[in-house]
Amino acid sequence: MDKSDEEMEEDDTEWKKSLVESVPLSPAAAAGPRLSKTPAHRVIVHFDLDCFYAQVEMIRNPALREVPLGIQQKYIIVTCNYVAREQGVTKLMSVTDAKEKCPQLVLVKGEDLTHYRDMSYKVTELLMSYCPLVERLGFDENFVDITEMVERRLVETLESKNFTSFKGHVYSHSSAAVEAHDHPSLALGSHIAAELREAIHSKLGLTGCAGIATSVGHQTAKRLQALGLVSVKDLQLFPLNDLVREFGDPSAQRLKNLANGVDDLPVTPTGPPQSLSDEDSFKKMSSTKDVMEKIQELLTNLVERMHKDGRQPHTFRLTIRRYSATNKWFSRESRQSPIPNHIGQKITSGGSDDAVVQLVPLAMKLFHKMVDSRATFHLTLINVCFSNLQAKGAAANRKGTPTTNSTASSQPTVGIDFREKRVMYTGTGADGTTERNFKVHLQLWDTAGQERFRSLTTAFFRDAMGFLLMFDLTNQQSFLNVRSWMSQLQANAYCDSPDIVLVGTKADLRDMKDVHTRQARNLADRYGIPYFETSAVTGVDVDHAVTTLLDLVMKRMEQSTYGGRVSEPNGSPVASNEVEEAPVRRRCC
DNA sequence: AGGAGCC
DNA sequence: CTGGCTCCT
Ligand SMILES: Nc1ncnc2c1ncn2[C@H]1C[C@H](O)[C@@H](COP(=O)(O)OP(=O)(O)OP(=O)(O)O)O1
Repeated sequence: MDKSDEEMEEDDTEWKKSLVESVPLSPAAAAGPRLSKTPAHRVIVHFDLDCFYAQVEMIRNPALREVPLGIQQKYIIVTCNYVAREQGVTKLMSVTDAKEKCPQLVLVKGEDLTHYRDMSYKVTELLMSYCPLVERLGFDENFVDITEMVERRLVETLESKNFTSFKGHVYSHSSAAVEAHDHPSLALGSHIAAELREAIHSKLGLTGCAGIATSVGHQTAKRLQALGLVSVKDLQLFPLNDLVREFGDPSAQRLKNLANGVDDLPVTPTGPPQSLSDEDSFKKMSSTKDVMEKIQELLTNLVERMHKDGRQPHTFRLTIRRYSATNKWFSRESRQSPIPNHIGQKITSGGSDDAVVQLVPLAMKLFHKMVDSRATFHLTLINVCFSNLQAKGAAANRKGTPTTNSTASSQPTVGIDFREKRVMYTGTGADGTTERNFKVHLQLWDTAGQERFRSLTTAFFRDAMGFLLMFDLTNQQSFLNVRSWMSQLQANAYCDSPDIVLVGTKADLRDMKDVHTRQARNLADRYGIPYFETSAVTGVDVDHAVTTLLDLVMKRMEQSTYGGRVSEPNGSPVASNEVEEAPVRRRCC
């Protein structure tokens, strides 16, 4: 927004409302963990970094701080620093316009996003080290569900009775003043938000703004921004009801969405990316030779990035944009194909040059499916993309480990009594040539409506042979977040999916395309794992799912020498005896 | 495979 | 617009 706000950055005003120190908080508010079940009590922070690419370049070269700086991609200024903005340069302005407005504008090329992407993930990871529920939006925005941090601190502040204020600026369009004692969670959240923002500043040298609300995600935040309610580097407080009042959409349908959906849209932890791509645009490319060279160049980069990521891509996609006089030149065409395993493995395990050599012909095959190279053609963009990325040590695809020719068999289908917390099971497997017995502990762990794994040791995850995730979505009050559980499983268990998903969901939720149900389906679909959906989770359903899991685990043990988890979260292989503690990022402040 | 959305 | 990413159809 306007710059006067921005320059007041360190002026983090304490809005001491006329509150007495001992204003009693309602017992309900102090109840703690129970709060997280009620959407209205969630506290969500939104971080947006200032002129992100420009900031990164100014860190790389501090001299740029003093001059008007524009980040150039081809013929546009994609963003610029505030010195440049004062001179009238805007985001996504053409280079010619910008130079006209500001002849002294210093341009830095920003077509290679590597530095921005790296810094972007540093921010997300820093936030995750405080709180695991972080959702990314683009490279420069993060949503963090800090409900748990707030609850914990609510208890502490209650004990020390020093809770009196909001931090930052309070926005409300309602005539009633927003009082801290009416919104204790939000007020506390505003302090936490300020701390996180300070952490980003002190540890990474980046400035940005933080907004906070009980409601959700980007829709609302965007609307806030559009209406000018958010200014850069402001901290805002906002009661949900006011949001609903303010943003009541003229469209009745949208309004209904607001009433029904916005309230409990979960913050969905983003986790590692679903795809990696690299692209380049140009005025004109019209020879097969040029195309091949460009593809090779792009693939060299992409394969290197993929290698660092550690996961193995199983799908390759080539996208082109053709020139067309009719302003339809926006649309792209693409072809994709599976990546043969022997190529995919080279990417992960070091033979990167070799991988590129083999991927180029594959890419060219796809290219010829789209372009008849005997005729003339005119391309303006080429994109290469890896998707369907799989971690090697994953529980769901551990079949990859060396297989023995064991003849051992198992009969896992013993009666399972689910009133028991623990069930012992004995089956037979093989280790190399030697048969031996295994004991399988089946640990049933009830989330009890919580949103995070609690009180489970890292050894539990590390040693587990398989996971069954069960969700009961028939209770509309809870907002269990499938993706959230997934990402916690990934972080703790070093695997990229559970083995089976069981979901109980009501018919009307299914019809409403309930977000949670949809997430569960997508999850199972993405990882190609068994998925059971029932109208209500009964003992029979659970029994069936667990039996399937046990069968799977036993098969897995017959097939391979099991040496514990074999990969870190980022997928790079490590010896099993090196696996120690789970990464610190699961610690919540 | 394409479209639409977000930054 | 550029150079990414996401999810839905
Ligand atoms: N079409 C696009 N729209 C918006 N941003 C884009 C686009 N293409 C690339 N970007 C990049 C450039 C930006 O640095 C980055 C983040 O965008 P955004 O948050 O809108 O602005 P910004 O962080 O550059 O400035 P500020 O938030 O200070 O106004 O995304």
